[in-house]
Amino acid sequence: MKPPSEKSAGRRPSRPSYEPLQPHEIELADFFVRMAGILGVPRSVAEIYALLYVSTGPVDFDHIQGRLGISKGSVSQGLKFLRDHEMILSVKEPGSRRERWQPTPSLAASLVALLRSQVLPALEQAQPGLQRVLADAQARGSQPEVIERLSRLNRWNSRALELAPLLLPPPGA
Amino acid sequence: MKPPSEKSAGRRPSRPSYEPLQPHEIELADFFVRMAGILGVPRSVAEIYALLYVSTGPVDFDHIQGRLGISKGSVSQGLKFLRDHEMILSVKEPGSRRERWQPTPSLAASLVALLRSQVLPALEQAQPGLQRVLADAQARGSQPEVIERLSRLNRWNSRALELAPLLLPPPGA
DNA sequence: GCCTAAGTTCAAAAATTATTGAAACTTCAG
DNA sequence: CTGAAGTTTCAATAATTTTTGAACTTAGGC
Repeated sequence: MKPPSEKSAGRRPSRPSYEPLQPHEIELADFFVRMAGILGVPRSVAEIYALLYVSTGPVDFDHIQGRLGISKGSVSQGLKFLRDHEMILSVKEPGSRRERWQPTPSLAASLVALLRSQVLPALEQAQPGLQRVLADAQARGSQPEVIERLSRLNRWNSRALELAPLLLPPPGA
Repeated sequence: MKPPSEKSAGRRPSRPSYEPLQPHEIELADFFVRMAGILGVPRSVAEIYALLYVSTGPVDFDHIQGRLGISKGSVSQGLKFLRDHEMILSVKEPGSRRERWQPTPSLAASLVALLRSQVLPALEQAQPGLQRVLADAQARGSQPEVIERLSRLNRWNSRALELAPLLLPPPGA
């Protein structure tokens, strides 16, 4: 149900109208939005990913904006996020500056990368602090139970940090 | 630097003043706050847990409120959250209505439970929708690549649902 | 080299989420 | 029973996060 005329043939469509998401597309988007929410990824980002995910070929900037009905800024920021986390790839058209986007082959890899990027920095930054907290508790002769808790926390943190690189090698592998 | 007098001996302390968190406690709280943030758990909840975690014995409502400097409402809601997710346990004093709280023995188990409670419902609710999306795509003869993606998503969802109960049995085991 | 399509930036507005605190409820010690 | 300690509730407010859009930058076609 597109607005009447498209000003005849291939004329520059001054405001090409895009179809809103179809029910089946909405359903998928909802799923991604929910999952993303758990990791604190904003709705618009999840929607963009969902759109690329159900789309048959690569999708360009204006289509994303048009079909999702969101602002240029959101599209730009959303694509940046997805790019930074290596969740999407771009294909350049031959005689045009325009980029067209599609999801990275493995969603699994994308998710792991995303998790890493959130959890790792926290673990790394915490390392020295946690050790200090433990040392402190020992120094002041806290209850053995508390010492035990804090030790376990330290061990976990260390093991997580050792395991992390195996889970998915940092950029470049 | 506590407000001058405590009205001498063991008199009912009309507004007992609590020490603010010590540096080592703050350090630990920061760690928990950050980790909690990844899962979208609010700061105040993480702080409460951290306080119980470094404390030598069980801690009561008023101490939590006093030491963290947060409102009654926040403490109540925070404890509710932690209780609901089985991350803390209460010990009742003999001749008093007051409850005192301490962390559940296994933080690991707590975390798994927390994750479950967020992810599982999403997976469950998504199940039928995802199947419909796939069926739809097949019906309309979408690109094989898209079909493949959607199939994989469905398979994952199913496997995750199968695995979930093994990861940690639902309330009662 | 220009000029404009394509995309980015970022301050302000909107939307969402967390916290507060006063009132209401509950439970038990007396 | 009754009173008040102990806790919960929830509407209002505060804090945070997301989205918008207009001004700006950049790249590349001509």
